[in-house]
Amino acid sequence: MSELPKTFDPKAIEERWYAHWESGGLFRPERGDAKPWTIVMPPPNVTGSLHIGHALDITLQDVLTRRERMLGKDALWVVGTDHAGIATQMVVERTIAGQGLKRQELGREKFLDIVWDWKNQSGGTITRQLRRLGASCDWAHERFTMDERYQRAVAYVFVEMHKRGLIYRDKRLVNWDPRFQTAISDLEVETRDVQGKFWTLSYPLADNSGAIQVATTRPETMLADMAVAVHPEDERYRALIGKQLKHPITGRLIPIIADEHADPELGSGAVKITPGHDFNDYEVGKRAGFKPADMLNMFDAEANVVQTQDGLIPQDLLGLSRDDARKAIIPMLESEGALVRVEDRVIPTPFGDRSGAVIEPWLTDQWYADVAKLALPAIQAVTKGDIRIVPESWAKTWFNWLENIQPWCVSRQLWWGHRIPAWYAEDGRVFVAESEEEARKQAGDQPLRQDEDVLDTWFSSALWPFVTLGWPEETEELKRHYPNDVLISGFDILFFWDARMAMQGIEFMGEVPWKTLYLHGLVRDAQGQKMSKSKGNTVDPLGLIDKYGADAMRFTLAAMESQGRDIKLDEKRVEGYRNFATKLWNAARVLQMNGVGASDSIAAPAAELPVNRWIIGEVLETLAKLDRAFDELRYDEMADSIYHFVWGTFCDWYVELIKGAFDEETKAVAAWAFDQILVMLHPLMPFITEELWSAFPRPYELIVANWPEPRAQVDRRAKAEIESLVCVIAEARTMRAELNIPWSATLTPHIIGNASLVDRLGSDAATLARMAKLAAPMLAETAPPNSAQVVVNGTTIAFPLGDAIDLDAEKSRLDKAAAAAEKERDGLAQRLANPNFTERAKPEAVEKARSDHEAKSAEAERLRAALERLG
RNA sequence: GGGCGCGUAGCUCAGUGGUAGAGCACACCCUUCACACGGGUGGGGUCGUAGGUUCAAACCCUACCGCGCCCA
Repeated sequence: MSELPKTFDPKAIEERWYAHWESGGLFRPERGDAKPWTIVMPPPNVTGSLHIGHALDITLQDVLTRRERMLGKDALWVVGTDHAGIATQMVVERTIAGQGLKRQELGREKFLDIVWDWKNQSGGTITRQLRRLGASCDWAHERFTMDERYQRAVAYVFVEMHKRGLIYRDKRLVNWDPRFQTAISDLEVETRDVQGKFWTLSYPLADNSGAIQVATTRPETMLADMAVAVHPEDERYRALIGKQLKHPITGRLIPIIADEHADPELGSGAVKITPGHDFNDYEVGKRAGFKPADMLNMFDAEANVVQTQDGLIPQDLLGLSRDDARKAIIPMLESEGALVRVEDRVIPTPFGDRSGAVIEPWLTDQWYADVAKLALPAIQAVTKGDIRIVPESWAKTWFNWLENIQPWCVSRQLWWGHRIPAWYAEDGRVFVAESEEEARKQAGDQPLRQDEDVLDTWFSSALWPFVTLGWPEETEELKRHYPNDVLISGFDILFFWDARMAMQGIEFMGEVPWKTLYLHGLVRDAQGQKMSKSKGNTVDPLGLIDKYGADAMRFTLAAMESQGRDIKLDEKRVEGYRNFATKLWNAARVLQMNGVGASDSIAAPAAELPVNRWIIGEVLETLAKLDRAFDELRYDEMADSIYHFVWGTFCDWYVELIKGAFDEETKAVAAWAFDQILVMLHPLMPFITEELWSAFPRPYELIVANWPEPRAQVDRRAKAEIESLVCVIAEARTMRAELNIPWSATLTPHIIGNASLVDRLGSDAATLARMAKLAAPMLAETAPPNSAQVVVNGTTIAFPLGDAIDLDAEKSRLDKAAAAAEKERDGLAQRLANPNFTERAKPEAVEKARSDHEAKSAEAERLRAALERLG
């Protein structure tokens, strides 16, 4: 065993250990008979790179997975990447644009070849980065959402849903992204407030008997106006309902209709209706009897003006963008005298979440999933407790969204993705089938053309928990690992992914995909700002790993992960936990230097010495806290309990107490306790713990070691004894610091009237000398003159200082301590004097108050007496 | 407009109805043979405001103020 270097250098060990674990198959050892435990990783975008949100997500999953593996289970953490339709196609399009190429010029096949090349080249970036975090996932079976088998499963699901009436084709308004030129789902639309204007226009009655004022935030869409709506109860307009208006620009004759959508309070109370370009107007139009196919459309796929069916749009407006059309229309309105007024107004405006383009509601044929039918079982799964949502507060959001769910537009006008398995005959009939052959069988002998579109990426990722296990084949993996045990995801994909997984899982597997859904927050910067590239406040997890090590970063994220809160990441915390790793490292060194080796037992060794019996008990208590934290998924408590045990108990006290007395028993206990630390800390800090584990000769790696089973009990007496020793040392140190007594001066504790304490402390004389610079304690009847005095558990201990004493300082010190004790004593006395308390409070509370009162009274009394003696 | 969450020490956050804790920061002391990425000691909070329930409220209830997020 070579001596450990003085400072822990994460870089030197991380890569080595990761490679060792992976090549040794240790992330998923053969454990066919063991109880299965399963989690699937949210597949990152194949062309993505690691950001701090991944780091959190992955850490939380790895922590659980590593512990379950140590518990002896067949722990499977499924890993893979997502083809990420829009994101990937965008990246590749941008790249080939650099070479002056356009996908339309290349054609579908060539373009897809390029995307696959790109995927094969750059798809490894994110998976390499996951490895740097220490993610112990099942790389041997890495998946991709466009694997051939996965594609078959997706096609099967689509066809099956179509058969079950859960998927249909429909012409209606969709959210059209004019930049990517594809439909997107409601979830991909982000509404932001934009400073805009509110225009009031005047539309003349066709019979020239007057005009009606209408208000709009988008005047350019007037080119496709089909009506003006007023509220049926609005007295001002009642007489006009049914009359025709002459559109000021197109001259189109449009009716005045009654519809409750018109808000009498807003503007003039009359609104223009453009069913082809506004979701509300679409509904109004349908109520007014317009068929979707007849609704006027004035935009092409890029949202430039095109001629409406009736051919009434003036020639010079054709081809203009939405903005330019608006600019051109305003002077036209002015010259017609149709522009009444313009006011500033904040307008909620829809944007594509990826493109940033203003979304245009557009009438198109798309495929829809009737998710309302699937939502009900997903709601019930949570109500019945088949899925436990953590933190629970998210359940309400879950219900609310699922209860109000809208049809999901699943088709995308992209090339990269799962192509929709639908074929069209020339007569317009559509055949949905898993393959062209199958479609041909249905269609008979006629030419077929496959649907050009692909599916929403989330349609395929919704199948992740079972398709990755081999579904639709009934594999052994699937049987063992579905449902998964837990899913961990950010709340930002609760609807996009989690809810859809639940719906699809229940529909196709007949069972929920996971028993627990854990949702974590976002990682923000130290000021609480959302991180974004444009703000330049992103924290690069790889940079943090380079600087502080993966263990420190993981520990930080876990320690800061408290349920229901976002994480404000402060680099100082990472630094602090790097220091913690170094502290642990050095604890190993001191043990090593004193001949402590690897422990040879899983159970706690037999021990006689109080200090050893005490530390065994402390390990047990820490383990209990840790196990509870794991059960409750309280990552902050996991980190907290192990941190305080390692630093505050093991290093600060146990190691200090046993220094200089490394007998065989102590060596055995120290070795055991340190082993327990390594095991308990391993899920959070896998690298350093594995390295230290190996620093002592072992037959197997820590990653596959057993989670602690101490088979021992806390020894109350040993605990009390060590705690009083600790208390004496702490009191003596405080007294030294407050009285400015130099460390060079050895003090002799005079124990007043407590022979058994003298005995006990006598056996710890060496410890007292080392830790508090005290001589052997002696029994005394009263405190010698010029003594500093402390009270420990009701016993006064005096330290004669002779001329060195600063009487005033000592008096004020004692007075302060006495006052504090008296204050507590009096508070308790007051409570005990209240019959309402003694009669109505819980007996334990009363009992505790009594004993606390007694202790505080005694302490105050002793301190006052000590003060008396000083004169 | 509806929903969710947050407001506790200078900062970031824990906190079970029984009289407030941690880390960092700060101050003082210590280069004591594991560790200065360290050791020791200390100061610092009327728990957002106002009511209510209770013997007892940071914790439960109500209202208000401030902040954040989601949905419409």
